[in-house]
Amino acid sequence: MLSDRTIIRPSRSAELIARRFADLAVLTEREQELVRMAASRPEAQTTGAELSGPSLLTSGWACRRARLADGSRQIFAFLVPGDLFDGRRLTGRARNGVFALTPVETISASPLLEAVDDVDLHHGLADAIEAMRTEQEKLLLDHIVRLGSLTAYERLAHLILDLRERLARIGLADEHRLPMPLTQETLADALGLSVVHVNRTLQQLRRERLIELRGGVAMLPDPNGLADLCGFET
Amino acid sequence: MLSDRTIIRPSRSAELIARRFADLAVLTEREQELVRMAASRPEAQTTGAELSGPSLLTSGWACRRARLADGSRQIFAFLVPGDLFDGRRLTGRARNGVFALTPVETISASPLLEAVDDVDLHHGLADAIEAMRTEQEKLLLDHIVRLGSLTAYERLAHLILDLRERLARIGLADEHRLPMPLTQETLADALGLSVVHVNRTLQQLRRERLIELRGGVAMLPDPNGLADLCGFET
DNA sequence: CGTGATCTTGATGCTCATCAAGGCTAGTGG
DNA sequence: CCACTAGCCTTGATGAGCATCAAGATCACG
Repeated sequence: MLSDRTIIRPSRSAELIARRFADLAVLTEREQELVRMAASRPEAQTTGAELSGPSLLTSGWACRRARLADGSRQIFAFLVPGDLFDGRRLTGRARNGVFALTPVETISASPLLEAVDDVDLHHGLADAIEAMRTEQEKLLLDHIVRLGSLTAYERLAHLILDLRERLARIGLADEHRLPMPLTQETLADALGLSVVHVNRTLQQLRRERLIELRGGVAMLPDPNGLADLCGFET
Repeated sequence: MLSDRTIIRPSRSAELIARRFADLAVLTEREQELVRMAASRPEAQTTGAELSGPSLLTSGWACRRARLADGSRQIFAFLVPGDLFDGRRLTGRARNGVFALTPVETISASPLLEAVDDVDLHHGLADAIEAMRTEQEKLLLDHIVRLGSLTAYERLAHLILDLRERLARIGLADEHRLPMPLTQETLADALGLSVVHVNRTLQQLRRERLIELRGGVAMLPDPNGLADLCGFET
């Protein structure tokens, strides 16, 4: 008999992915079946792996990032379970890619993408994938707002609320609590700040009882206060 | 007899748009015909107009931007002739939209977008539109790099080279020369800087003979120097 | 010829980067 | 079991980059 792990893990992925798709569009029975099939056998990768895709992340965190000529790194977006990515088509230059920030599991999205434009029956699937792309563009715009218009203090608050919202939709966060596996260096690379300044800014947020960090989990005692201070809109 | 203006303007738009599509994908005769038809009668709008779309810009400049709660403005991207936009579907919040920075002319993109998914024959058109979307995502990523990883000096150089490249592809710029109708305030809103600092930084670029601005035209005596200073890759 | 938009300049100080060093924790090998 | 190492977090000192405020200059246009 197979171990619990082999049986339960894949089905959890499948459930998460199914919920994600249901959240984005109305799927037919047949489409739901396709999604579950695709999600049944995730592939594991370790922290630091370069992910290729097109795939769906089913567990762990990753990011889209560029490495710049001077050796620095700019993170464009964080990827959490349920997110679609394509490390190859990652637009433009060579030095861009998708990077695993924790151990991750992925499934190939090819079957789903092909189902969309081969047959013309899978409107729900097509809608869901279109909705994912639209949402990822919105996330890029939000990130531009953070970098272009917010202070360090506001950037951190805004990013954390952004992540909380996305994680809550797939059942991995609630109003006051979210996983936070990102190092301060990673936050710095995303937010266009130095590590030192991220550290000090986080301390300020803690002092003001807006966020607590312990063991890879962030607690938000006052999410509305956080949202007000950075102009975050749900 | 109709005036020169009525006859020539539309055909110029059509030609520019046709060139733009040809640059992005290989089109059949029939597809080229569709594009020319769509581009034959542009609609004019004045500076400051809110553009709805889905449309193609055929002349003038526009931008995608958000208005923030505190009254400030963040520009996400500049749109130049040949660019596709959709002011309605502009992802997320209400306060986002497409804004005409100069007098503009647009054509509706609906006929082309519908041709793509109604019939399944127009692979070239579908490819071209997909390529436009991919390119616009690349432009957003480049903008994130500017805001997150570059100094004011580098941001300006990088943005100008970015615009030059895009304008050159549609025949509106060459290596040493591009139209530059943007005010310093507009540049500031795009680059996350104050107007005052944009002004001083432009002066520095002028002092170092990297850029000259006169009458809405930018001259770049040393494009390679500019590219080196900001890590711009063609 | 006046009026509003745009560009320019100077003065001042806050935000944030940088440099340098020390501490904490978890994992590793002797 | 303990020294050792490698990440990661933290702290202090210093200064650069850029914002802000205020005012004047220039330009475009009716």
